[in-house]
Amino acid sequence: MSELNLLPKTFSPAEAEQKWYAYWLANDFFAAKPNTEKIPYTVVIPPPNVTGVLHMGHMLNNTIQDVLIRRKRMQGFECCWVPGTDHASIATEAKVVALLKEKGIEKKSLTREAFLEHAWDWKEKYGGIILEQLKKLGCSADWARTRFTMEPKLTDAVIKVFVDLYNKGHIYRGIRMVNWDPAGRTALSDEEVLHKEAQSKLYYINYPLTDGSGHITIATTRPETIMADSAVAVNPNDTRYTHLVGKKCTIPLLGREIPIIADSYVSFDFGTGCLKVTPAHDINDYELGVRHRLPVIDILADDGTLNEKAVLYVGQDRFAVRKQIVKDLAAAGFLEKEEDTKSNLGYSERTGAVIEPKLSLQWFLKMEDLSKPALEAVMSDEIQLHPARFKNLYRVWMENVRDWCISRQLWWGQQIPAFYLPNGAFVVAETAEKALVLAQAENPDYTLADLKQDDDVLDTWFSSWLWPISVFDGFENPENEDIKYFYPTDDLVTAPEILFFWVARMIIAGYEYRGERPFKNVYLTGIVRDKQGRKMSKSLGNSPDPLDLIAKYGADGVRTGMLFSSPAGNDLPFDEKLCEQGRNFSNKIWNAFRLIQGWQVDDALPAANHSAVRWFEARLNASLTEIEEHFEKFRISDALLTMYKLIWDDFCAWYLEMVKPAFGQSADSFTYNATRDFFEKLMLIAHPYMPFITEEIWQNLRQRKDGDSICVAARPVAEGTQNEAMLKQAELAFEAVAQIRNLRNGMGMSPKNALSLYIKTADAAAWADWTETMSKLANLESISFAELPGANTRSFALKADTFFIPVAAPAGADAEKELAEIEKELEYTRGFLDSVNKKLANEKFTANAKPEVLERERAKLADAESKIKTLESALANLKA
RNA sequence: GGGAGCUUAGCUCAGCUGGUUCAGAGCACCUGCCUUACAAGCAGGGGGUCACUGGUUCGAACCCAGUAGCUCCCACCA
Repeated sequence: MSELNLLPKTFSPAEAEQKWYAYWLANDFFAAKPNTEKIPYTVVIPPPNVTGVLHMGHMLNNTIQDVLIRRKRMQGFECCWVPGTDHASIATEAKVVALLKEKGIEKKSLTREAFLEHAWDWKEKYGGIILEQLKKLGCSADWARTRFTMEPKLTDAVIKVFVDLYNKGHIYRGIRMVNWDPAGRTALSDEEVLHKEAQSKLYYINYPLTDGSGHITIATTRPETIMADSAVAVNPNDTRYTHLVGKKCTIPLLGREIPIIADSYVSFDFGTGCLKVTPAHDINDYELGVRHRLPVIDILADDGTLNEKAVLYVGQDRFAVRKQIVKDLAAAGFLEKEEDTKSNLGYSERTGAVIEPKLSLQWFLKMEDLSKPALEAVMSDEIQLHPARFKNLYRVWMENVRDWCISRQLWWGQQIPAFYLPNGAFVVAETAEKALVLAQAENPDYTLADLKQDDDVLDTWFSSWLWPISVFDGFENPENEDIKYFYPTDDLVTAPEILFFWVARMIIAGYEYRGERPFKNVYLTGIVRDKQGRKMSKSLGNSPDPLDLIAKYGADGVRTGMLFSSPAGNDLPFDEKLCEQGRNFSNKIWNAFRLIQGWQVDDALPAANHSAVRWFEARLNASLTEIEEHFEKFRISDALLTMYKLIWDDFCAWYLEMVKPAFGQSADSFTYNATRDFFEKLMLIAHPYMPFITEEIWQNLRQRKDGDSICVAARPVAEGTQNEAMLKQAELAFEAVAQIRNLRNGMGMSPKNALSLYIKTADAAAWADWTETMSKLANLESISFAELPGANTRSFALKADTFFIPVAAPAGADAEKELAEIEKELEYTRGFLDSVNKKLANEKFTANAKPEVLERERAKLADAESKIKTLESALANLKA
């Protein structure tokens, strides 16, 4: 018992975490190298924003990855988990711009080079914090492989791919209506725009007819854009307005004349049925303008203020102008009325600014051909999504995919390798030198000084879509050992929000550049929400700091807490209670360890209770089989819960109670060794979820050599025949124990009071194995296989067997209560018997039901009959 | 406007091809216990018309139809 006292009553994780993580790194357990003796298992991290800090979403996502990786590593795979970060151009640039502004520096005042210098400084200072945080969580990534999407090699890959796609004719440059973010001052792809319904006002504005015959009333939510109007349009079949088509009207306040045209796009029933056409600031109007050859008047500057083309309100912000122009229109008598309406507004995913549809010259990637193999791969399950319901979503998106706007008007990112010539033409090449060669084909006199590189950078996702290939240098050196061995990767764990941003595009790139899928499985996590169901976010301030949680509950506690209830694809309603439960679980394991460590072993003692050992062996194998099945189906939470119950209920609550020596006594060596082996196996099974405590215990369970670690120990395999009959009999024995305990409880009798048990059964042999256990757990002084009816006897039934305990019958109110309970049960059981009888008397049932179903029904019948007899005699005893 | 999914205990979810003794788990709840591994614990217990309405079937939480509510995705009616 001496050692027991040395171990604290609770597990303190902080020290173990620090100690073992350092040990793992020192021993290079996470390093992966091509190894033909082993099968590779590869995961690439969804690279977090380089300037980001760990949030709950990362915690969930990376815990899952680590669980997958650690399990495979223990199964003998060559595991490679590639970590890294993403340069996140808009988000990072916005942060740097804001930071500079605080210092009084405007981005505009800086050259590109000077700005980038600031950005890199900042990246060096704050970048990668998040990776350090992942280490605290226990993540077993191969840190030597850490990549950054803007590091030179990955940038080379991006440039190479751009040039290649351009040369293949997939990339083009053109004027298109794009989503303009006036805060970020850049174009965005359709995927970066979030649509939200917003309350707005619909303004009815009168445009005077030039012939003086009155006015035409249009309805708009955007009165500030009237200065950009090119026409007023009505539906050609709208008889209210046919007489006006071909006439002209003037824009209020501005006085410019515009034509009244007819187009079937205009609907009769919205507003007045008259539409103001603003080709520069609305995609529909743009198309309408193209059809009718209307002029495009772009009145918005890049920052969302009105430019000189607006003539009025120049230099003011679009929203300020909206307010003012409504006042001015009203004052001048042009405003007919205004009414409330709802409209869908686009917001920038990154800056939150209201998106402005804006015509601009951008670079696009044609998606139609490229996306086909990627669609096919998922539809045919060559790449599996988990849960599979996301397949539908994926299909719809891929079938309707539009060209990808890949240019961004930013500096932080990969600059587009297009070089403009003095004559306005351009060439695309990886470097200025190569571009010059191309340019000189046109005019041999060109020099480098004549080339001007495109100012724009590429969309961040244009680098991250190459991630599974670029992290293994698959572009620069497509035949290198790493990529040949580790690619395609196996599992990708990510959030459904970026299924299109990222996952679909990686699949596209995978087929285009490797002719192969980039990964086999995509596990989609849910969103971590707070108790009220709100998404956890920094702005709401409802997200706990993950590092605080780790400090409070231990990394193991937080990891298990996050996974207790997060099936794939489901949101996780986070509650700190979950982490508490995780910590309690660690503590439970710790105390089982304390118990076993404290045993004195006496080799001279005969082996006690073989049946307990045999039972737990069967139980462990059954659970392990179940756990591995869950893993195969990516049911990470279910696997955890099965393990939790195996350890807590089966091992601690039942098994250890069965085998633990009485106070002051020693354990026999058979039991001790079996128990220690079981415990070791349990630690191996639990390790992927709880790396730290399992290592701590594993190291102390027996002598280990320096350099040994549970990380690289073999994961147990379910073995031996699963003895169903024994497991069933054990369940019955446990149930009998519970019944006896309940009986004691009900009588207010102390557990220390030993009782006698009589069992009436047709199969005493089946119970013989369990008498020792039952005696110990239910404190029985004797067990007899006999019937003991009569007064002062209590009884209960399990299946076809009846159990009797000679104790005084309850009196008074207790007797009444028990009587009522028995009668209720009797009534129910009789009804149940009736229904089974009816079922069995039904010819259609006996003819159609499968034999095993029939057999089960017959067994129910026999059991119910026996139970009724027991209840009847119990009732008779009580009444006697 | 189009599409997908969901609705099972107070909460979060399981429930595989319809058929084990009234439908399961974890948490929460109630009762009794500081019993030398663990009160971050132990023992026991209560709790559900499987959203609603019909249908198919010997048999439905599960299959079909409809209804209601919720969620998400996509979509350029100003």
